[in-house]
Amino acid sequence: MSTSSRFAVAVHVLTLMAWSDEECLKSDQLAVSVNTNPVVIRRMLCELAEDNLVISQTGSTGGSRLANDPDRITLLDVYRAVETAEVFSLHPKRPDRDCPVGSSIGPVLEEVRTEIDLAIEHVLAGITIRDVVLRLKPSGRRPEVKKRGSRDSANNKASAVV
Amino acid sequence: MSTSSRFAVAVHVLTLMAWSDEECLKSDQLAVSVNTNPVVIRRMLCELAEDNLVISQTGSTGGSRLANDPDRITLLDVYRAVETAEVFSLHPKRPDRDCPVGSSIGPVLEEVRTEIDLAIEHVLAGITIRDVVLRLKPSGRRPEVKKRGSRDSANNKASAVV
DNA sequence: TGCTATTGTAACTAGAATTGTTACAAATGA
DNA sequence: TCATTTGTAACAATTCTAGTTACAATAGCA
Repeated sequence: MSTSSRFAVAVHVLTLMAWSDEECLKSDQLAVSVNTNPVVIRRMLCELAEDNLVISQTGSTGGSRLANDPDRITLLDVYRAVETAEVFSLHPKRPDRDCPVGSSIGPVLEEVRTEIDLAIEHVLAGITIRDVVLRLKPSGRRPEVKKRGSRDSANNKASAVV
Repeated sequence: MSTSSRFAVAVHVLTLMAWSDEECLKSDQLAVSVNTNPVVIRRMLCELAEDNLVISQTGSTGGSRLANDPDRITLLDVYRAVETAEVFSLHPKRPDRDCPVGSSIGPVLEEVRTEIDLAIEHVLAGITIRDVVLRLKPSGRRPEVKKRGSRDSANNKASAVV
């Protein structure tokens, strides 16, 4: 994958959608939970939409929702939708072609990378968004999705009561 | 791992040592094969030395060599010696603690990360530096380790003839 | 028909990480 | 003593990530 948090944020967002009772969640609501900027969320939602994991709608009553049942979305789907970097990189500059090791280490490293990729994919394919929801620790608090700026007891017609 | 090429370079360097007949290889020779700067190599060799994978010596006849047989050094050893980044990162800013999902998604993601780590480690533990050497395509050329600036037919008393 | 809220997206900034480079003290053997 | 090499600090160049602002397009609603 990479050192970025794109995968983690995507899982977070999809888990929120699976967990919430609301039909659509606004990028603003998702951003509050993730603790980031709504544009960062919207950028990610566009990538998830391209892979048909979420459906977004513009307009005053718009927002985003899962495109499938949570138990039909695996973390491998998420991984493929948002992760661009390889598990590890080869050296940016080509090794010395006149060195027997330098000239043929590349394909060997790529074989290793493929083996790692397969192992990762096997793990991720076995975990669904539904699984993630079930693994969440039950909270003693009344579940809700806050709107930016709203507090617990404030008027909160956007809260998602499960 | 990360998006860096540290792991790939480390494997390259250790493979060169295992493959070469020379007692010690200079950072300069290694740098030529990797196609990078000798200081980059030396920095990496220091990390490998800390984990007892290589032994380096200063001085005019110095250089670095493997600390063990190539079949006793696994890619997992290399991975642990040079790789610092996690497989994937959580979001840099803590999620909203007042959101049931935000407050408990972290440990779930860490569980996933642990599962991935175990899968990667299983793959890497099964591959030794010796295996990497054996996977190299046999070169029709006479094996050598070039010195910086030297060409094939030039005087090359530093070449490693296997 | 306008009004309002929301998405999609471009453009830019700030900060961090990676790699490359120069420089030099310390070590080692000849 | 001298040449060579490592170890290491300091810094530059480049790239990547995340954050931010801005705004056109969209869609529901009074």
